[in-house]
Amino acid sequence: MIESKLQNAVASALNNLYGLNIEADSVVLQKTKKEFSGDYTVVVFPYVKQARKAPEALANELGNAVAQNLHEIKDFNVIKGFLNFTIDDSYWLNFANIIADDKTFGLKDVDSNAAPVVIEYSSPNTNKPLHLGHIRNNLLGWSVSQLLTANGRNVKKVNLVNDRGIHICKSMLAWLRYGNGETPESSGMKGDHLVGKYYVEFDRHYKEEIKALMEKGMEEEQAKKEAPLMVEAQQMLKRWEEGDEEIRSLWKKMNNWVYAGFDETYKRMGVSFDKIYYESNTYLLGKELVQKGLDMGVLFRKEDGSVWCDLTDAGLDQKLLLRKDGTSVYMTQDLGTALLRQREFGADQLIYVVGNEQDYHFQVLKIVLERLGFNWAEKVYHLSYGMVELPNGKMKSREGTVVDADDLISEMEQTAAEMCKERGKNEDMNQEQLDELYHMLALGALKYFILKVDPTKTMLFNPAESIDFNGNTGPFIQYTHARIRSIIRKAVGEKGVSLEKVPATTSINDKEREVLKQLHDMPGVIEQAAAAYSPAMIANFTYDLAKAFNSFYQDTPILRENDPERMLFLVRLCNAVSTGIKNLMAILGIDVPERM
RNA sequence: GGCCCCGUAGCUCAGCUGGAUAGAGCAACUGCCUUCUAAGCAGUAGGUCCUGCGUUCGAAUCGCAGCAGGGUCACCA
Repeated sequence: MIESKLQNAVASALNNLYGLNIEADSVVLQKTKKEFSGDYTVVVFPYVKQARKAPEALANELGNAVAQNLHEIKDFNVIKGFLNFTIDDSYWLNFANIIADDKTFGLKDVDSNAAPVVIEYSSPNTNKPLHLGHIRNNLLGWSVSQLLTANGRNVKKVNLVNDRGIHICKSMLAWLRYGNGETPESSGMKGDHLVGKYYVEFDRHYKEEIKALMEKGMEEEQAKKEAPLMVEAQQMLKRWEEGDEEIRSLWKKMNNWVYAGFDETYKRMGVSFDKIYYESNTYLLGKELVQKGLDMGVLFRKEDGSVWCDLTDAGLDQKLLLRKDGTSVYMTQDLGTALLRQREFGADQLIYVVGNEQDYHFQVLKIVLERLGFNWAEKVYHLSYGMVELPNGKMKSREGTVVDADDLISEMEQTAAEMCKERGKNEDMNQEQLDELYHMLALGALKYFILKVDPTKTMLFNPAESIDFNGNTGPFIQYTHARIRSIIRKAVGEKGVSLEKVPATTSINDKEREVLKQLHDMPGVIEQAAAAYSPAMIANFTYDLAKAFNSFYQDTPILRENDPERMLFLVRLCNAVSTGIKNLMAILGIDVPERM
């Protein structure tokens, strides 16, 4: 590609002219700002001191030398210390020919024998349905998987279902007490929502008990511990770990309700996994590890029987790994699943897509794994993403301020349907096709809205304002794709344009060049986005591509072009853009329509 | 209180390893559909880049201090 050629040429010219020893990679090349003429800019200030030259003179000499060595350079100009190179149109045209019918442009091949990168995401608890926070997690996990795959890495997606623990016992207990045998069938409720209902129910009664105890004069702390419901839930967890059959069978029944519900939601979101782990199968391995740690002397047991890891020497606290009653905690099972996963996959990297509220947890996890003697601990990478906030703050499931995933998707589908009906462009489609389109646009809007924000940052979602379909949005890009496909259908069908035929040279104008330049950047952007684990970079780039195309489309008649060779070039340019958009949107997990 | 993250237009967000006059979208206001899909295009208006000091030829970007917001420090997950 031209960038590295330019860097090399600049570095060697600096050496020839002034004897400077500059690494080609260190030459900073930036895109020329649009108010100046040129394509790539080299800032010469960093070299003036060593070269003992005035910036402008240096830039001119450098420009001359580089232009002589690189035939791709048509021209250059100097403004202050800025050296702007203009690339010859023959380069862009040649590039257009290369990509015109390349279906996988920008994507790298995957070596399926390579050690995989195992990415865990979703990781739901089975006591309540998925909400907006989970949506961000799922969309990020899926998209980063696609992004790494696009970059040639062998990706395995895994889900760790947190199917055991005190939380599910709470739902179980509440269902036993207040459920009257209610089932998804009897109530017509989605399984995960039904179990979630009893989790809320538990909390309500639990709070009443606390209140009652406090009225009798008990301290809040103590009341929380001694409330009968809580005591019973803990007993239930103990019985579960002891394998009590009655408890286990209830647990299985309710979890299966939840799984059926989750599967439906995953399907609607368009995410899937190569392997699903259940903590009920892995926590015992975690307990073994704790025993190993005790034997090794890196963990210690307190008088009450609880097991801890002392991390004060690493500037952290002491961390509990086993309760005094012997039951395991979050960290225990995470140790076990990490080991299991490493054994099964021989992973090159272990990525965990988990919210930044757990930064501390993963810091500890890595250190404990190291101390247990696992040298692969360094392969653990916590892909830490920011919370989704509502206008009045954080979502709290117990306070009922959550945005439910299923509800949100349904609302989006309704909005999409309204938008389509308003425009009345799809009246010849049948209901099945329409529903498919509504779903595609609804998810396009939702996914783009969430993924375009830098994953590390907290983002705001306002339920009162529905997600936009205009401007910097998924549907805008989907629309751009649909318009392009429409042109191509007509070009091939009515005008008999062949996409395979190699076009002769033609001239290109500014708008066309902008589109080509944008496409030219695509492989580099995918690389950068993968390195940063940032679908947001893909989203913003795709938007720029669509915008550049629309600007070109607006004032370039394509199907009415008289010169057949030029029409062929324009159609092939369209084709390349549609492929680019399709591939980029696929990285975001967004489908693009042929019509809308 | 300790540690971590964050503060850019009325609102939601871009701005990569420091580089030219800080960009988009939404909202507001102007134009453009007998021409390939107007979910579009072109334009106007809107900024002490939280504040201060420092590093340098040059700082929204790096460092320090302060202010504001959030997270976390559970025998919850």
